[in-house]
Amino acid sequence: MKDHLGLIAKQEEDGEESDLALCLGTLNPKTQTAGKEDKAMNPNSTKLDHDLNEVPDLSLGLELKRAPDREFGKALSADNAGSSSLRESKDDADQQEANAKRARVSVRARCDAPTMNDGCHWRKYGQKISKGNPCPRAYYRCSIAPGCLVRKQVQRCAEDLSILITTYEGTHNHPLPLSATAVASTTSAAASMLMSGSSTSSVYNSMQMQSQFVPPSFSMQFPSSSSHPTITLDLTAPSSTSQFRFPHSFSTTPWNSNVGPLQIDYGKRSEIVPSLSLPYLAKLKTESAQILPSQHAVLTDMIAGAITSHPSFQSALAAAVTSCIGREHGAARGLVREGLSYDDVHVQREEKMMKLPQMQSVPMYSTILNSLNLNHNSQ
DNA sequence: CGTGTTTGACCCGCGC
DNA sequence: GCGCGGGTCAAACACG
Repeated sequence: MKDHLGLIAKQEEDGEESDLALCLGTLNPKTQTAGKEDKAMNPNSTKLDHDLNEVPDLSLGLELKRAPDREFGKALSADNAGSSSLRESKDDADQQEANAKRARVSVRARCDAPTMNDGCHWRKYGQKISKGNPCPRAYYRCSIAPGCLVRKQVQRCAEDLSILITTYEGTHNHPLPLSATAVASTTSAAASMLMSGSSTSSVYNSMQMQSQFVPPSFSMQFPSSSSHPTITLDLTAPSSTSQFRFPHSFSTTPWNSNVGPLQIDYGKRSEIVPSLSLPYLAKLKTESAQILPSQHAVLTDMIAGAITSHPSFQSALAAAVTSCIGREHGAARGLVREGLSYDDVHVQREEKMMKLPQMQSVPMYSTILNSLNLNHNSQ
């Protein structure tokens, strides 16, 4: 792990405090040792750091959790069908399960292979020719754990056969290989975002308020009649709806390339969040390693502005790919299985976060915290 | 022989 | 109520 940007933010919304953790970094399988060091320091984390060889090169992600900490445990219990004792009520759990079932996360990506390799193990259980698309739609369910309800649909785009549309539904109720945590945390958090819901008008207004982050051709779409709220992450080529250009010229390459829009589909309405998509953040991370310290402030102000101005983007960031945060989630689940209380788990989680020196060394980190007036947890 | 895929039948929700 | 289409089931089949 060469460089890493970590961010723990506290924010208050509608009188409710929540934590926001952002993590941008590079994970190289050959140089990645943090997990192994953790293992040496904390034997309890052994099962959580497996499959290090499958660590992707790029890690980018975010976790959003509600305070106080018992809510963290509650969220985990809802995420884990096997820990029913931690549920506050069966109705709540049923409701969350139903929500998780209905919310969908769709990923559009150029891919020659029949399916995207998302690190998970899938068993195909059906195939259909759907109306309006000559390409068959394949149905898969997660085969890692027998009781896992997560499913995905894979279908080629009718307009462009090189584009593969993968739709995920549900939340895994079992530990995942590290290579699978990125997509899993994305779908899980995005589903949570959908079920929490955000007003289209408020999103639009907040983007207008922060015009620095609004591209010239921001557009809204209301095309869907789907009964399933769906968030679509477009990882394909440059989009006509997204012509965002980085406002300063320290970057050596155009910042409007490969910026796919993030489309949030609430069924009857949808919105597009184009300015800071996953590939954009990945690019941002890559180029941040090349910029001068004096340029950090500009970059971090931009990130801070985006985070604070855009309620949906906060959640979308929460859905961003993260092996770092995903590992923390996995750690918590594993420790709970080993009989530790959620308070113990949270303490160990905080300790692990503080042991990541790279989380404290990047100048952008403190700058972002200052910009956001946020609480710095890793010191 | 165990595991995964294929494929026709079936179920169910939705719109008319 | 009926038809349509999406989604799932399960028996047959393929493969290592």
